[in-house]
Amino acid sequence: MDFSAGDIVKTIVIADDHQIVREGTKKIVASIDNTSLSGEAENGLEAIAAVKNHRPDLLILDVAMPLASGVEVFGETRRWSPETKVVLFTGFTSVGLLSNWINTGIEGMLLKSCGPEQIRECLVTVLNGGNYIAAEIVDMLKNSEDMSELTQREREVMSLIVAGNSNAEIGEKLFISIKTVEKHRGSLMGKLGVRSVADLMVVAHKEGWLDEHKQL
Amino acid sequence: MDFSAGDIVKTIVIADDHQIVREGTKKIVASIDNTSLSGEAENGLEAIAAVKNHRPDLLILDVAMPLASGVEVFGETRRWSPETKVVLFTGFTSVGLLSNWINTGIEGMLLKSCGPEQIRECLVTVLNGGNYIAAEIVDMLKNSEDMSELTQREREVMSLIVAGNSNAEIGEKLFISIKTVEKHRGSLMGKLGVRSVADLMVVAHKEGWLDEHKQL
DNA sequence: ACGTCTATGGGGGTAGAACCCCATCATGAA
DNA sequence: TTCATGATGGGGTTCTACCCCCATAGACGT
Repeated sequence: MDFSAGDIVKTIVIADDHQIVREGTKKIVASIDNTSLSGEAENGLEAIAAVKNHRPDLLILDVAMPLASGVEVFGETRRWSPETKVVLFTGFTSVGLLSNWINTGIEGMLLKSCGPEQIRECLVTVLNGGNYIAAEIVDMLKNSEDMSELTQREREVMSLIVAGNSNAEIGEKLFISIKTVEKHRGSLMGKLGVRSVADLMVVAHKEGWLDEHKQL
Repeated sequence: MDFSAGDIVKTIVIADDHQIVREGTKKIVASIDNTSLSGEAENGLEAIAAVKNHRPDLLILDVAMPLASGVEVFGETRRWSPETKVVLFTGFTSVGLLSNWINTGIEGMLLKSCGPEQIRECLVTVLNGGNYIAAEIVDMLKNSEDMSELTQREREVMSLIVAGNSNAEIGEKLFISIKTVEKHRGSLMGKLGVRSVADLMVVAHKEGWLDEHKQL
């Protein structure tokens, strides 16, 4: 537990709209030496305000909150308090969402299903200047490399297949011929290694395309 | 806040393998007058032991824990402490799982995404002798009535479709002819009001057939 | 006994999906 | 300039799903 510069107390802000999670997280933070909870927020706007007011060393950020999304809070944090490290804390396990966050340069990423030891390890690592992506998240992203092989057009066709459209309907919607739809369709399913629409839907599910509800 | 018999303190056990949830839930329980936390458990076996030892008035039970599932804990609770009320507390939102629990006679059901006020209301209601199913869960179950129309055979065929099998493959696996597969297939898709495998997969997703990971 | 439902299965036909071949054009990188 | 890739699209064929008709047998309730 060795934050640089000796006994300086590191400040932490917790942003999550669920009190259950905030309370549980506070307990874990309290177990880390030389840290202090300087604020908490239950929605996106409060989170932005807390970051502006406290300029914390660390922000624990829920992905989706009312009034401003995790992405927005993250952007404002970078603008108003660029020294603040950010740890994403998400109940979502969709690969698409997680891989988007990887590219933001965020310092840490955790699933809410991670155990307290792991959460503590992540927080300490990030406060010590390192990065920490939960192993579970790393594994999930590895399984998503095939998706990144798809061209933009193939993704569009896939999303319309997933939405239940026939090839003819897809052609109408994209203003292309059925032959072209068949082409893209065959190509994307080959890249993803699937032979049926059912299998394709499982891939879409893993990418979070079927999710419409939030998990804690 | 009027538990019968005046100032008797009601005892509560919390069983959840995630410390975050246990800590957050403890805070809510602490906010309810005349209740006392008599134990907590982080896996199924501990939960069973806690119920046996404490005979609590209320058990807050996570659906899936290591070493013994929620179903098993529930059964043991009914056996060793039949006076104990049980509130299910789940991060899963799959309709199939929730509808199964409805039939157990459980006293309360909550999603972990429910707000603290709602959680408190549920706990108080159950401690007062009533039942409480979160409105979100009630809504979800209403949308699942079509599924209950399916015959056993239709479900079997559906599960094999969902798994990506062709009609021929399904026939082989169930030792029936393709004609029969087609018959069941057309029938189940008609009952569910879907015209494509993609649409069918969305139904399967809502039933929890695609889920293989636990949400907090 | 009769009616309903479920499970089973056949014949026949058609539309759509899947897949093979071929091709052109535009863009970007080497 | 050449090459590779992506987007587009045609011809042709086979296979599968879907849908219509028909039917039998068994179980269950009235």
